[in-house]
Amino acid sequence: MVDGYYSITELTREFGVSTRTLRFYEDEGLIHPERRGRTRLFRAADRRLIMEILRGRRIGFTIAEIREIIQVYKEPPGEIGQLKLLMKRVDEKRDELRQKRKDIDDTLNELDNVEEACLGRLADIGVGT
Amino acid sequence: MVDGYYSITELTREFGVSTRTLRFYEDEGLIHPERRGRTRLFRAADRRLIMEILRGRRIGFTIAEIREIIQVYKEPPGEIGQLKLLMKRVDEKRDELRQKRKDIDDTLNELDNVEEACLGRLADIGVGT
DNA sequence: ATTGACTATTACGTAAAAGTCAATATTATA
DNA sequence: TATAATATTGACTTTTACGTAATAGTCAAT
Repeated sequence: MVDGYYSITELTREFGVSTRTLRFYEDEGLIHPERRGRTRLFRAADRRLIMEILRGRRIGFTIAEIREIIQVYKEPPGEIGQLKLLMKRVDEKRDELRQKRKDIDDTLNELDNVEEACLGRLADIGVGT
Repeated sequence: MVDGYYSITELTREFGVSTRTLRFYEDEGLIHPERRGRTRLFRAADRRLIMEILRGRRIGFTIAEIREIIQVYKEPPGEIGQLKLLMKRVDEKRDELRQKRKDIDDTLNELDNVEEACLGRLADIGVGT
């Protein structure tokens, strides 16, 4: 990091993504790094935004959904109908995420079983592991 | 449900997926419904498996990963190396799922903020909503 | 006899999210 | 100043997980 700016490669290394990915996010209007000539320069704010984008990606949000969330943060709707619609969508998202969390918990329990089964077999086959 | 068998359409209705999806899962070797002539007949066990597949799908597992998990349940590896490898993969999956759960929790909190902001604006604009 | 609901197979199409590659700058540093 | 490292754009390709015809067989009810 130099002069308060991150280079694209710095960020790709930090987050384990490719440059193509960050450029893709820029093309999609998710981020707007500054430029010096043609070179992209990322501020700390850009970096934080990227972290949020990747978090959204991890939990299965589409680019469109992520863009929408960012949009809401930038300028929340001013019209009542829009606001109510947004709140409805937020509620739906919440339900979806709660279901997902339950799915994850269930799967974590299953993984525990798998592991125990493995340990059992290991104990049977090769005595000392 | 007739004779202990579910038809494909019954299941698509129950789970909100298309017949194409269930046939695709069969092509991919995830399920193996019986046949009467060419028609697929699903047992309760097939139905439960489909539920697990869809759960895996909801939390972002790929078909390959789901197939692998099913495989482990059907016949867990008998060789020590394989077992250890499996346990390592299980550990990794667990970490991934824990991260995902944290991501979800964080996002749920954010959604709370969004909703509050909406309520605030609604209170400002249209007094009684 | 026909209509409607359901089923099948084969095959091409598609959207999302990048990956890959080529050709070309720019920059750093030895 | 050479030369390696890093950057850019643009175009084409890939993978995943189905969607969407097109075509046709089965069966019950009208």
